[in-house]
Amino acid sequence: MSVRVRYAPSPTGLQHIGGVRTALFNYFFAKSSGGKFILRVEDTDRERYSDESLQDLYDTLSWLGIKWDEGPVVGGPYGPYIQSERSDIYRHYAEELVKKGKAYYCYCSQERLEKVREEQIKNKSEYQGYDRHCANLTEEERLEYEKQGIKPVIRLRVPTEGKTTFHDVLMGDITRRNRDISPDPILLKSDGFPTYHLANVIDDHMMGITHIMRAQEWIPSGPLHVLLYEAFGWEVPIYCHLPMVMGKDGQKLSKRHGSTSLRDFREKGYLPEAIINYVTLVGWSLDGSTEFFSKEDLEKCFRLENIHKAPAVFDYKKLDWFNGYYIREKSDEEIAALISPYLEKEGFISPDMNGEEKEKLLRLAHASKERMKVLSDIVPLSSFIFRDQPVEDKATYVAKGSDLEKTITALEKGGDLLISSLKAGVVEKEIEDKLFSLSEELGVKVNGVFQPLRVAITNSTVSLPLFDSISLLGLDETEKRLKRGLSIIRS
RNA sequence: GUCUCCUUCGUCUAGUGGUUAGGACAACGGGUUUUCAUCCCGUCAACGCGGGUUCGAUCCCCGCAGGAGAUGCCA
Repeated sequence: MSVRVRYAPSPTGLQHIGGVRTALFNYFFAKSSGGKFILRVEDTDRERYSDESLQDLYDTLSWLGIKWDEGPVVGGPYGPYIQSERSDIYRHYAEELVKKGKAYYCYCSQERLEKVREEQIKNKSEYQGYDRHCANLTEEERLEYEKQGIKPVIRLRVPTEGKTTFHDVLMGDITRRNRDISPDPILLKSDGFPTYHLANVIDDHMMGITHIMRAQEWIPSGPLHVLLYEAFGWEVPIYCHLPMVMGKDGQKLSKRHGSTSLRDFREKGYLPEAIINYVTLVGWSLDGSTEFFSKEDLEKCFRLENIHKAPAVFDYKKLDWFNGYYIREKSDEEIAALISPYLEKEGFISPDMNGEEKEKLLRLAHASKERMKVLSDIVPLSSFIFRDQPVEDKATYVAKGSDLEKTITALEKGGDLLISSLKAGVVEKEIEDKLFSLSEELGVKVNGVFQPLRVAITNSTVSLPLFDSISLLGLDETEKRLKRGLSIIRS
C-alpha cells in the first residue's frame, strides 16, 4: 500500500509552530516511505476564514521548502483540494446518511442549544451536549419547520449503546463508549457548509489518505470519525496522533508564550533550516544523540516509531541555538544576502549598491556571523557604521581596573598610534602588540586601552572586533570619532 | 462534571528486568580572546507517589496523584 498523507489546515490564522510541526511530520513520513504528501485547505469556517491566512499558508510552506504532491495550485487527481469548492460532495453524502437513517435534520435554534447547554452546566448534569430534540421528528413536524423557513442542520445519529474503538500507531487501541461521544454532532451546518468531522472523513476517504497524522487534541473525536466511516461503509485509515506542542507553563502553545507564527520567526531572522531541524525534534528523535538534521536527512530517516507520546514544551532558547549554528554554517555571501533586507529596512543600505559597498557588506557579514542568533541581530551589531550616536557618559570609556586619567592617556596615545599605524599600512598584529605595550606602560589590562578605543569608535562597549569595526567605518570617520571621544572624556 | 491521553535532569530526549541512567539546550564555573560572540573543558541536574510480580525494578501489572486535551452550526 502506497502511503498518502495530508496536511489539512484551516486558513483562519497565520501558520503557527504546532501546525507546521504537523505538516513537517506528515511531509517527512510521506517522503521517507515513498508516499505522497497532499495539501488540503479546510476552509469550511466561513466566519473566520481569511485570504491572508491562505496566502500565509502557501508562503510558509514554500519558505520552508515543503512541496506538496497534490493540492491547491498544483492540482492532482482528487481535486478540488479546497473544501469550499466541494460543497456539493458533502451535501450529497450528508443526505445519503439521512436516507440511510444514520443522520437527521435538526431545526433547533442556536438560542435553544445555548439554553440547553446552560441548563446542563447549572444542573451539573452528567450528560452534556445536544439533547436529541430533533432526533425523531415526524415528517409533519419536519415539514412544518421547513414551512417556517428554518434552515436545518444535519446531525449524525450516535448510538447510545456499545462502544467504538480505533487503533493509533503510537497510542494503541483507544476505546470510547458511544454514550460518551458527543451526542449527535452536526455534520452539515445551516449555511450548507460541512463541519470538520464530515468534510474531513469524506475527503480523506475520497483522496485515498492512508495515514491520518494530526495533533492529539483530535483523539477524542477519533471514535466519532470511525462511526462516520462505518456509516458510509468505508475503510478506516491508520491513525497517528501527534504529541502537542506546549508553552513553558505546560499549556497549549499560544501567542502569550511568545512568537508562534512562522511569519514572526521569519521576520526576526530565523532560517528555515533551523526551524525544520528544531521543530522536528519536538516530539521526535532518531536516537537521542543525533541533533543536526537537514531537510534531506529527515526525508530519509523519519520514522513514525520514533515519535514521542507525551506533549513537548517548545524551547525558544534551543531554537536560537540551532539558528546560530545554521547562520555560522553559511558562507559570507549567503549571510550578506540574508542580512541585506534588515539593513535596507533600517535605511542603512540601499538595494542598488556599488562594488565597494557590496564588498563592505561582505566584510560585515563575515565579522557578524558568529555574533548573531537571529538575522535581525545585524541591526544592533552594525548600526554604529551607519548611525552615529556617541557615548556621552565618561565612565563607559573607563575599563575595569583603570581610571579616567589612564583612560585619557590610553585613548590619546592609543588613538594616535592606531591612526598613524593604519595610515602607514602596519599589519594588525603589530598594531595590536603596540597597544599591548601601551597597556603595560599604563599599568592596566589590555582592555584598559581597548575599551576606550572601542567605545569611541563603535559607540558601545560591546561590538565587532576593533579592526573590523575600523575597516567598516573607514579611517577618516574613525579618526573623527577618536578625537571626539577624547574631547568627551576630557571635558 | 464527564470522557480520553500523558508522566526520565529546568527543557527536548536516549535507554535497559541488574547501566557510574547517556546526549543536547539552558544555568553555573573555567580556558582561548581587545569587548561581545564563537570555540574548548568542566559542574549542577531526572526515572511523580504507593502497592504488587521478581533474587532484583526506571523498565512489567494495579492503584493514586499531577498535567494536558476534548466535551461548539471552530478546526
